[in-house]
Amino acid sequence: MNAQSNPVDLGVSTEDYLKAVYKLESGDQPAQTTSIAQLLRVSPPSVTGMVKRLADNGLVEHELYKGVRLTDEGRRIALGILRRHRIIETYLTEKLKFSWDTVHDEAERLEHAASDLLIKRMALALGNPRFDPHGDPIPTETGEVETPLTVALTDVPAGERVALMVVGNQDPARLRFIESLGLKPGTVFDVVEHQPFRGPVKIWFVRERKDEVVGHEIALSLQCVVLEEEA
Amino acid sequence: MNAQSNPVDLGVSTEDYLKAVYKLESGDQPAQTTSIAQLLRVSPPSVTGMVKRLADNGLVEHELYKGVRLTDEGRRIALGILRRHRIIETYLTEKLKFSWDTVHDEAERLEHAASDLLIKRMALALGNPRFDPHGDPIPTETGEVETPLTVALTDVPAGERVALMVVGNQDPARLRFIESLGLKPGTVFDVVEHQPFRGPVKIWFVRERKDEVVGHEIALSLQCVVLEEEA
DNA sequence: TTTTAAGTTTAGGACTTACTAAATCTTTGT
DNA sequence: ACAAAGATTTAGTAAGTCCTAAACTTAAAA
Repeated sequence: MNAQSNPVDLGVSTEDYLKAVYKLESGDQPAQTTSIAQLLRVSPPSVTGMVKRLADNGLVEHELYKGVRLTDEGRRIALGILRRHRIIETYLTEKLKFSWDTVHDEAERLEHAASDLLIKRMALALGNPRFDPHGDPIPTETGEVETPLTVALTDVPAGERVALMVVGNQDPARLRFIESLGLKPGTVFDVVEHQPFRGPVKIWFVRERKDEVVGHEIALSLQCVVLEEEA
Repeated sequence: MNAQSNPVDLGVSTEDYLKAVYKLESGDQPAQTTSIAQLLRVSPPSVTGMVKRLADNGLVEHELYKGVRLTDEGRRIALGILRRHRIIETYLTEKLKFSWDTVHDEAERLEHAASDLLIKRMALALGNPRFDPHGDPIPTETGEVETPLTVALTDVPAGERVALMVVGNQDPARLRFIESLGLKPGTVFDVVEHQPFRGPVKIWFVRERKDEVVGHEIALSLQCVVLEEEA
């Protein structure tokens, strides 16, 4: 009789808040109410109110005026939802030909309605994938998250050869733009040069043998692995 | 800017009420509040309240103390939801190996979250099926419903050969039982005998060459087509 | 240190959906 | 025709989720 099993137990909003807190609390920094409000497109007072309810239910801890962090229980649930979300995204892309940029919204709604059984079946049909189409890791059923050692493109030194792993952005317009640049998870390219003052990054596509420039803001959201150089 | 397109417009409950009214209003009989209450497992006063809201939105007409019927708009939406539901049921059974008796609950939740695009893709992947796994017709995108000329098993005269078309029951336990009898949409059998006083029906499986008895209540929910006899 | 800006919470409401108890309408048996 | 039984609606509440306006905290600037 544990809470996480079926998504109907907690309302849709509850689940969205937990997901938001999970995304925002990094390391030892708790999630701030304003950030949660922005992420969920809701007013700050609404967040305070909801967080109080979550805290009453033992899903988060709230230190007034400081921030919110997940309890173990809360984290378990958040990871469960993330797993649903990413499996659904993968399924829709692989099996139903959804485009890279439209899956997110669909998954956002389905993740609250799909049963554990459905998720299991989808995962099975996909061969239990470990990464979703954006390159993000899919948490396991037991709540483990693979953390590939990636660096933001902005932090890759010039001269390195990298593979794009994760595109940390859900906005369809941006995703389409990024794709139009020739970038998607798996793409391999060399970092040619960083312009100063938050300027663009020059890159060289190894495969296509052409170059391109990427604005600082976009580059920030592109997580890459630096490839070993050949001896 | 029409209401039916995406399910997010109206709340989940709203959609459930419309579906309930659709199922209950038969021909010229409006749906009664008590029946709606039973179907949705909700108290009669809740129905009155909700129906008032639906009426304000022009989705149903309510004659006090008499009953509820759908407006054209309401019926359009109800048919849309029914379509979603049945396509989802079919998809889950065909593509994800859901058993006949568990699809209903899953579809009940997903029908409110799936976008039109997703439904279209599922339908396409299935080859635009016209009937769901229970044998019920799937409304078209334009809201047409195929009505196969079926008769309840209780009304088939002894001696006729029939094919089971629709199992008009969602209860998993009953569905499993019905299946255990060897009955599912498509099964062909002869009606041997009706016992009087709401007694069981004796049938003969043409294919398996064995007989079976079916209780009156179950038989009531089995819709069949009488097969033409060979000349 | 005092002031101020930014971030956060409290107060007071609104809307949806549900409930119980009580009032009212309809139908039906006598 | 009338009274009881059954169905339905009204009244009064509650929980969840959201809002705006006002009050309060914290941290940074002067």
